[in-house]
Amino acid sequence: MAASKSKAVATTEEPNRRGDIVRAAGRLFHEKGYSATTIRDIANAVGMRSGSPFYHFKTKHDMLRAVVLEGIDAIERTVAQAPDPKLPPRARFEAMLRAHLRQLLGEEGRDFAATLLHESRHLDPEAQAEVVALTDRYEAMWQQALKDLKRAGLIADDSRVTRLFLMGALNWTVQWYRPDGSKTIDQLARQLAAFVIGLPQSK
Amino acid sequence: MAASKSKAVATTEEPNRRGDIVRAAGRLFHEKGYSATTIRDIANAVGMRSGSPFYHFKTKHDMLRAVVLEGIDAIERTVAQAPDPKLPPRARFEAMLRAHLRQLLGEEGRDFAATLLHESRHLDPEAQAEVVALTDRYEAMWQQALKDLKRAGLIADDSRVTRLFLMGALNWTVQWYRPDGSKTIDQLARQLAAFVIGLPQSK
DNA sequence: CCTACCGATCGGTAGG
DNA sequence: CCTACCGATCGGTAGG
Repeated sequence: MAASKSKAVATTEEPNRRGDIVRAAGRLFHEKGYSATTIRDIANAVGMRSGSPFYHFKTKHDMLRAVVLEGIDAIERTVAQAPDPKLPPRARFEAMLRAHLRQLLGEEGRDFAATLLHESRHLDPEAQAEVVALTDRYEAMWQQALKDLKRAGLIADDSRVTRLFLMGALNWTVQWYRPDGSKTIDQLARQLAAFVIGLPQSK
Repeated sequence: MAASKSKAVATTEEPNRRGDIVRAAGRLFHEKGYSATTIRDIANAVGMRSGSPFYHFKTKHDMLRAVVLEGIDAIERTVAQAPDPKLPPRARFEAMLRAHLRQLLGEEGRDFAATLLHESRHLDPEAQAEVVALTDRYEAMWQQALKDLKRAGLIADDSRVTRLFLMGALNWTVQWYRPDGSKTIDQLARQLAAFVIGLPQSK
């Protein structure tokens, strides 16, 4: 076990210019949109000259692809491991809501997630098909969660349309949530669970 | 009452090039986004040369402003007159859902509505403030509708966050609804009412 | 990863 | 509303 280059020791110091570019691109695509973001914006944000990002990515389109795939990957990973199987259905569902909202609204993932939601249409057909396949797999997890809720008698309908209404309520938060607002992300998750399920008999 | 120029007779024949431009711009802004749409795209779509749209609009930005304002105007007008005061709360609510969804997904209004929802950020601060003011007025109608539902004992919570979840479920339909799909717009409205209120005691 | 650059395209305008 | 055009900017590349 040599000490040098050990990943656990100093991964912070290793420069990762490709990662820097993806992060900067994500932020800019989120803020200004893909088409309105220039290579020069991105290069500038990471302290490069305008031609240098092309050393890491063949095209601007490839940068978008990297951002979008990171977005769907991150959210699927997070939500998949969120619900504890030992918990009752309602608590499991709320844990999934919390995980999704944290990824969507938290500092770490929001630029990737927002780019995924709003800029994917600028991908070429091949990359779009890739994204659709991953999204389908992700949303199947939610379909299953609704099925569990219905089996537990907590909701009346677990159809595809219901899932899409739920995804809308979730994903629309990107448009209005402000980190400095009065609600925490966890409060939002609890309110959304109540919106979908209804209060647990009280009131 | 002279017959010539009567509005009721031949409004179809009167050329309205400005309106043509707004409609074409709306369609293109919806399809490709504001930044990716060029003046040449728009001119082409209405059979003009690239310089001619500027005879009707000072800037590309002004075209976006016209499209977005048409979007919010149309939806506010439609939804405001949708609910019959003599109907019970649930039916009134469902009528509003139907009106909103028709505007959002129907052929006539969807390009304006989608541009309103997704391209408003490309407006300058002044125009954005204008849009926010109109949107606030529009959403106040929904806040009132939720208040009525709560008073009737049909929902548990009529807070601002609940309204935003509802707007999310509504507006997200733009992302997935296909006119050639298996659901009609009116069926969607009924399902969304059931999602928000719950079934009326049966099942 | 920088320097220096290219061809294409963009929003917009003058003059009719 | 067209013709003819402008300066600016864009994504991308060759050569180091």
